[in-house]
Parts: sequence; C-alpha cells; structure tokens
Amino acid sequence: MEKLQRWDIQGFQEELLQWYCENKRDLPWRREKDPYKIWVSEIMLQQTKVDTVIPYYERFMNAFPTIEALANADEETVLKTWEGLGYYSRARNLHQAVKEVKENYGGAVPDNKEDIHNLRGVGPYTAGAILSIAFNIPAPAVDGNVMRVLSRLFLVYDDIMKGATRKIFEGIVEEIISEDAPSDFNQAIMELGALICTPRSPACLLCPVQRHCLAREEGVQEQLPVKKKKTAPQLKRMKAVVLVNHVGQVLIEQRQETGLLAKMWQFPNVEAGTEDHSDLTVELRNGGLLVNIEADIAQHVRHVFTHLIWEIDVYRGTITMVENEALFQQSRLKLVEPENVDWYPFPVSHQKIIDKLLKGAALT
DNA sequence: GAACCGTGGTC
DNA sequence: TGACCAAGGTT
Repeated sequence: MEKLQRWDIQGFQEELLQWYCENKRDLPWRREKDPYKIWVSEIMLQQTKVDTVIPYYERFMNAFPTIEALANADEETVLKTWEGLGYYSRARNLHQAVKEVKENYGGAVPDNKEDIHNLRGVGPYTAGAILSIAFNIPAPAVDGNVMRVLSRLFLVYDDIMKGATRKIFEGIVEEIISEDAPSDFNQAIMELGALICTPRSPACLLCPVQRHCLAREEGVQEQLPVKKKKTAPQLKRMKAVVLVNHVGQVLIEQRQETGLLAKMWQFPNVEAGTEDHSDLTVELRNGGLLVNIEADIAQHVRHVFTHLIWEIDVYRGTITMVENEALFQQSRLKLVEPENVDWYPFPVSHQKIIDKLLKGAALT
C-alpha cells in the first residue's frame, strides 16, 4: 500500500494507544481477559450497541458463568436469557459452539485462527477479536467501526457493504497493528470509531490521530465510508390470535427450526388472507383444534425487522374442542397456564401482544 | 455476491 | 417520522 510509505505508523500507534489508555470506557467484559467472556461479549455486540448489550451480558454471565455452565444448559433456557436482544441464531450458534469447545477442546477456547473461525457463529471479525483481545495475538478484527475509521484515515472509497472490501482493511490492519499491544490496538480503533470517529459529525477536533487522517486533510470525512443503501423492508400483514380453552389455558406455538425467529414462541398467526378468519381457523384445524374467533384486541400492531415489517391484527377467541388429539400432539402448539406464558422465549413482536393482554399497556 | 437475520436509539 | 445506524454470520 503506497499510502503507507510516508505514513507515520509508530507515531500513530503511540498516539492512539495513549488516547485509549486514558479514555477507554469501563465495560463489564474489560475487567478480565477470560476468553469465554470476551467471546460472549463479541457475539452480543454484533450489530448491537454497547449500552444495549450491558444488561444482557450481565444477565447471561450470571446464568452461565462458565463454558461448562452454558454447555450444560438447555436451549430453551439459553433463548429465554437472550430474549429481547434479537438475532436469536447468535444464541443458538453460541450454545452449539460452546458445546463443541467442551467436547473437542477440553473446555478451553482454542487460540488459533482456524479452530476459532470453525466455531459456529464465529466469522472473520469475531475470530480476530477473540484472538487479539483475549490472547493478545496480532490479528485483524475488522468491524464497521474499523472500516469507517480506516476508510477516513487512508481515503478508501470501496463500498463497505461489499464482502470483499473487508479484506482490504484487514490488509491495512496487518500493516499498522501494534505487535506489542494488539489487544489494545484493535480495541482502540473500535473505541475511536464509537466515541470520536462517528458516522455523522465526527469529532475531528478531539481526535488523537487527526494529523494522520487523509480524509480530514481533504475535508471529506463526512463522505466516508462509502456505503450502498439497503433495499427498503417489505410490509407483511399478519393475523395473530390469543385462544383460551374452557379451563383458561392459553394456546402458544413454537416457530420452525430455521429462519425468522427460529424456535421462538408466539401466538398462532398467519399471513392475513381472508376476511372471515378462515385463514386462521383452517391453520388451527391442521393442528387438531376447532376454534372460534370472537373479537379483535388490537389492530395494526407494527414490528419492524431488518428486511421485513409485520403489521399484525390481534384477535381473541376460544378453543371449541380438540378435534384430533394426535394432530395436536404432533403440532408445535401447546396449551399453558396464563401465568406460565413468561417461561417461554417470545420475540419482542409478541411481547407487545403479551403486554397488551396482561398489563394493559398501549400498543404501538 | 446478495439476501436473510432483531432490536432500540438517534437525528 | 422515517431513515440510518450498531463490536457480523450464515445460507
């Protein structure tokens, strides 16, 4: 990289590390360098802000303090602990990967790139993050922060939404990373991205490495990084129903094994089809139940996902009879006491419905 | 590659 | 309020 020829690497490292030493945030996972704790924190921090993660991290580490504890937990409990944090495959992948570490590595997180990367849910960024932060090995850990900071420092105009672009930045990191303090170096770049070199209105006047920044020199820091816009999420109209039987039990349903909100629980729902609710009743009859839809609880409950918007009309009704016990047993439906609904992991979209029913909260 | 996967905060 | 953003990985 030509731009690195006259670029003061040593001065950059010293100024960056000095700033990090003086300004780094006191975060729960920075208190000790337990590879398991670093690992859990890095998975939670994927696409998620520090302030959001902290309470989940505390709760999760309290429930599963060690690899052994998490490996021995059942998946339902793991999902329940993750409830509300989103991207639930992260939790299931982490659970599976921890079991692999227990089985194949005697319960010790491996300390080489290949083995770490082969763990479920650990991609190139997280592998580099664990290697550098937990084991102090000089490996690049390129996330959105790093790409933003480096695109400005070195005037990189490649679209960071493209997968291939990450490799460009990994190459730069390999050139400029501190061999003496790779853990602090990687964290310092990310911390700089989070606190100073922000997406909008970066605080260049406060930046400890502003004299090294080519974007600032040309006044184009606000134009970087280049990032292609995502396509707008598509609206999907849904119907959900809260059904009660003659002894007051509530019907809930576990979602499919893969895809959106996999293995999470919900109230039975379908994509809105017919006006007369046969869309719902036919679906439930496939689960062996005869039901009667009686009234609407709420309309247009919106929930926005990354690539999808649900607009849910919520109804209530009763289970007339269990028409086919065998079908019901084979289905993913389950009758539970209302006070026990809380035992099951529900996504936020359905927590909104629970809040409406149980606590009378406003639906938005 | 590009689409799929959640949620909450900010401007 | 809508669009954007956040310590990405899997398919």
